[in-house]
Amino acid sequence: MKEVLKKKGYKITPARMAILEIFSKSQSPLDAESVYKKLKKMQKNINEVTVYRTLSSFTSEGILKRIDLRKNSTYFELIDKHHHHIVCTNCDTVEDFENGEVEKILGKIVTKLSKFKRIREHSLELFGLCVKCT
Amino acid sequence: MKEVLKKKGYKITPARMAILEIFSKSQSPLDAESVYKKLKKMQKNINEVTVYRTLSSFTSEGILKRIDLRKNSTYFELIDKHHHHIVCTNCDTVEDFENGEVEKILGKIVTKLSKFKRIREHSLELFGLCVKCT
DNA sequence: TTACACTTGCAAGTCATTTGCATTTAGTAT
DNA sequence: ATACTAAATGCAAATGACTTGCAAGTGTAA
Repeated sequence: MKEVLKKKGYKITPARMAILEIFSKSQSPLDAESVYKKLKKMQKNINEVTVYRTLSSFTSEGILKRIDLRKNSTYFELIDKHHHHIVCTNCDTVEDFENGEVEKILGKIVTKLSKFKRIREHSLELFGLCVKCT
Repeated sequence: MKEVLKKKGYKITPARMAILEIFSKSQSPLDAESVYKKLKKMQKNINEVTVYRTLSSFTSEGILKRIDLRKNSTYFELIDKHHHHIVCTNCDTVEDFENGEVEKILGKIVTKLSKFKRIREHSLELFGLCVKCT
């Protein structure tokens, strides 16, 4: 884990290690507030501002990516989690799915349908009703 | 256009007509502020709060959909525009694309890979560098 | 171990969006 | 047409996610 930070030229601080650890253990995307709460539970005394700053720099350095779940805060996830989300618009349950075909097609789109040379990132979120809420 | 509003049980007001008109003429997603500015240019004296409320109710009634372009405000678009966006992370240019395969695959995903019965909506946005910014 | 740039915490600020409440207005019944 | 009523609007103020300035603390390379 330290490797990751060093490679990016970051200093290894308790805050960064803890936040990285939280994300690597989490199955679902997290927003700043929930990261902050988890830090508290871990007895880490880290300011909420630091959480915001860390999420921001991790995102611009390609460690995390933003996930839009249509809530009022921004969610993040480790960038190497290759899956997408299905969100229940009633109970907010988030289910993951992975599908290689989606990625293939996005590749095609870039080269054939768009003038863009390369896609760095994409976001794909589905919204519907989960089994319980149907 | 009035039909749309009546069907949803809305009262037909100048504000709603104007906002619907703005969206149907716009090629790109709009946020509250840009809708408000367009209203001003059209000499319509409509409060910004009304814009927010209209965008919100149109969205929950399925007239508009939210688009996350990773800016600091929320963008919206008519729900019947069946395309996705490629956003240049450098100059903020938004290019549209349409691709039936994406929709097909999403259909498969819902039935095969997920416990969700039906997807109501999805969001797919790509981020990269446009030709000029490459 | 020392110096210095990078990090953090605190307080205050910013800005998109929401809310309470009084007023106005569209749609319906009279 | 007219009156009625629920819905829609405007205004001012509040909310809440997120950012910033600055002083103090801390990794890290030499």
